[in-house]
Amino acid sequence: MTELFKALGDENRLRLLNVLDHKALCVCEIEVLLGMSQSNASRHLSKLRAVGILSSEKDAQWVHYKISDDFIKLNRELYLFLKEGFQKGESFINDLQRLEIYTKKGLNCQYIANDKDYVLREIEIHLEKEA
Amino acid sequence: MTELFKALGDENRLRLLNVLDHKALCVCEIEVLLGMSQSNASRHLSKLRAVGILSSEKDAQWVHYKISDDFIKLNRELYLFLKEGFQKGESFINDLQRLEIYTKKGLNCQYIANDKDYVLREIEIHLEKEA
DNA sequence: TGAGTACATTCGAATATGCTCATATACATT
DNA sequence: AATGTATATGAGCATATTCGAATGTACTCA
Repeated sequence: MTELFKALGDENRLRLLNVLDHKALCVCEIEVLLGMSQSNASRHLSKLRAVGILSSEKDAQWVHYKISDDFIKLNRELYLFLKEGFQKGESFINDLQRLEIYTKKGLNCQYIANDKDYVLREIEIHLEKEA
Repeated sequence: MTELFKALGDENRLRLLNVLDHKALCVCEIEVLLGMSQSNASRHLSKLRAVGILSSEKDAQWVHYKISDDFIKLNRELYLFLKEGFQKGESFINDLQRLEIYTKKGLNCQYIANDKDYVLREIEIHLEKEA
């Protein structure tokens, strides 16, 4: 249990979980959506996987991460607590907003591979319009 | 939420919570029951109080710590998860065993003040008999 | 086969954490 | 008032954590 809490005691990892709870994502998508460096995103995802919170699946050169089914089954209350907490944090809400724009515009790994900055701009433009 | 998880991501602090979930205790009792140094026990209790998990009450020269009612009310799922986890960990079970002996023998802060080693021996003797 | 891409890992620096020993504070008792 | 006791806190050390930069690895595609 200690290891689980240690893994959860980090703002960046909680942000990862928040978005992954809505959609399985690969590292490059996390990078863009949360504004994290590639190595940092990878590191945090690894840690969450190591303690069993995430599972991953390889698809060509991409690795898709998602919240592990076992984790949800075995830690129901904790999972519910997390979901509740995500609804209250400002940064969590902002991250989900970016994810929603990303999804609605039909963006994906291919777009990021082609032109990462284009994807970033698309999201920012949409956010500015809403403000 | 991050701060809460950080506070929970430590074996010693989880052990504190486990025993405090059964009985409010003062620092010297924690010291004896969990075999921690005084300063270390005090520090961990402080940290748990700082994030709102524990509350404390002064009674003469003693300070009694207990799990905060607000914490339980506001973090129901997390609290349930903790209780569930406590039942599975070996060290948690051992700690509760010591607490049970301590309580059943009618020991308290006064006994510890008079002769801390006597209290420790009382507990150890009882444990050996059971083994 | 060689270049490019996505992800993982290593290294080093900065910071944070946990612990012990020693000391301070606050209250009790004589 | 003086002494003793329970708890809190400060200093210092060892270890752990986090991060960016650089490098390694596994895969794809021309």
